[in-house]
Amino acid sequence: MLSISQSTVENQLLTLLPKADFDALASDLELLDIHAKKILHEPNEPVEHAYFPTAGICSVNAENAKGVRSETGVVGDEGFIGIPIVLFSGSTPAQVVVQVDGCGLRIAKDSLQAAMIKSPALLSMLLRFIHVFSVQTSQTAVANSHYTIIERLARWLLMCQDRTTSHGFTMTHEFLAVMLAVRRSGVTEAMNELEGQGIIRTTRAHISIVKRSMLQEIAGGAYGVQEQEYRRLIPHV
Amino acid sequence: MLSISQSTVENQLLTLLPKADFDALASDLELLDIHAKKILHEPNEPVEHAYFPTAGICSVNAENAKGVRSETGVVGDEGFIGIPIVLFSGSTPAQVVVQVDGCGLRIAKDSLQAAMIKSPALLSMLLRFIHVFSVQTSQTAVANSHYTIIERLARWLLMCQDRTTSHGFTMTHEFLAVMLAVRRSGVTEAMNELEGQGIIRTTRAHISIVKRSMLQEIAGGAYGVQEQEYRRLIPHV
DNA sequence: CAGGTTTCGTCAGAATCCGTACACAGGCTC
DNA sequence: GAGCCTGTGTACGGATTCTGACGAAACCTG
Repeated sequence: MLSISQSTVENQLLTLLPKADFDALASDLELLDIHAKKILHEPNEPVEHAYFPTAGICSVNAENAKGVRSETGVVGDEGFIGIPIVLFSGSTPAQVVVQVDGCGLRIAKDSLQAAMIKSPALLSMLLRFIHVFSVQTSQTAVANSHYTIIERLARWLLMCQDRTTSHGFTMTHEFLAVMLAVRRSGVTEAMNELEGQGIIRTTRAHISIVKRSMLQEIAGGAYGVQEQEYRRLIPHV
Repeated sequence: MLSISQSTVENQLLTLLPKADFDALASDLELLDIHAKKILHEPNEPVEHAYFPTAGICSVNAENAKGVRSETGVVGDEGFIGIPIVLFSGSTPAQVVVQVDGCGLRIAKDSLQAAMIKSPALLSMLLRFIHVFSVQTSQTAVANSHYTIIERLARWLLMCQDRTTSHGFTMTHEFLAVMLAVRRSGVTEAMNELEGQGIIRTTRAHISIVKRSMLQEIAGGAYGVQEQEYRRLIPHV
C-alpha cells in the first residue's frame, strides 16, 4: 500500500496535525481527483466520506423544505468536507458540489470517526474548522440580507481567490447566480460594472481578478470575518 | 450544596442525557433567571459560560467586519448557548441576547469541557445540537436571500412559538426589524397584513398567534427543515 | 463550415424594499 | 391630568432586484 506522506500533502488541516496523529490517519486516506460539477454528497443522504481538498474549490448549498437552494459556504484546501461525520449527524440538508477542478484526500466515515476519537489533536482541529465554517455560513446570512449583488459578488470572488493559486477561474454567470441566490442577468450586470472599473477581466465562462484591493473595498464589511477567525484558530507557523 | 435533579430540569438536551451523565454534571450547574435584553455574550469576547435554557428564548446575532448584524438563529429549551466552548474556539463574532424572559442552567466553560470529554453521551448530544443549530443558520441564509418580509416574519413567529408554552410574546416591531434584517416599518406593514387576515392579534409591543397553520402556509419552504433535523437527531421518547 | 448549444448582454415593466419623515396612540412619571 | 417617551401607522420618492423575454456572440460537433 502506497502510504501518503504528510510533507507532500497540501491540505492545511492535515499539514498542521502533529506527525503522529497524521500517521495514524495516513493509511486510510485515498488520493483522488475532483472534477467540477461532481457532487460530493446530496441533501439528506448519508455522508459516507470526508474529503480534505488539496486543490480546487467545493461549494456547500443548503436546501430548504421546498427545494429552494442557496450557497452557504465554499471550502478549499483550508478545510474539509464532511462535517456531518464529525457531528454524528449522518446527513445534512445541503448539497456539496465541486466548483473548481482539483484533488483531495478521501477517508471513509468510520475511519475518520475512529481516528478522531483516538486523536484529540485531530478532533480539536476538525471542531475548530467547523467553527470557522459556521462563521462563514453566518456571514453569508448577513451578506444575503444587507448587501447588494455587486457587494456579494466581490465577497465571493475574494473567497474563491483565497482558495486557488491562480488568478482566474472558469465559471459561468448562470452558476454564479445560483451561488449568490440572484438571477442570472443580475450577475451579468454586476460583472460588467466590475469589468468597467478594471477590477476584473472576463471572457466567456472565465473570470480573472486584476485589482484585488478594489474588490475588498467593494465587498466592505461582508468580507474578512471568517478569514480572521481562521487565522486565529488555525494558525500557520 | 443544593443539587439539581434531572427529573425537574426542563431543558430538553439535559433531560435526554443518561442519568449517570447528567449526575456528573449536576453539581456544576447553576440555576438562574434570564431577563429580556440581557446579553449572554458579546461578539469576539471569550465565552465563559454555557447556558441550557429551561424557559425563554435567546437570539444569536452574527456581526460582520463593519458591525452590521443579522439574526442567524434562536435557541430555547431545546438547545444550549455556548457553542464556542464545545468547538474549542473560545469566542465567536456573534452576540447572544435574551429575547423572551425565562430561566436556565449555567455552567462554566472549564466544567463543561471537562464533562464532555469524560462523557461521550454528552459530547454527542452537544455536537448533534450544533449540527441542528448550523442547519438553522443555513436556512436563515436561504430565507434571507429568497423570501419576502412576510414569509420570513411567519417563519420567525413559528420558531418563537415552538420555544414557548404561551401563545403570545412581548416584542416590538423595532426589535423584530433587527431580527429580520429589514426596516421597522416593513415589519409594521407585514404585521398588519397578518392581522388583517386574522392570523395573529397584536397590541402594543405584544403579538399572539391565532392561526398557526396559516403561518406555516405563508412561511412555505422557509420553515420546517431545522425542526425535522431536530426530531431526527434528538428524538423524544 | 453549417448548425446547434451554451453563454452573455440588454431591455421593459413590475414588485419589493429602502430611507426618511411625520403624526398619532398607549403607557409612564411627576 | 400634563407632559414625555416609546411604539405604531402611514406615506412618498427612489433604489434595487425580479419576471420574462429576446437576440447576439462564442464555442462545439458533426
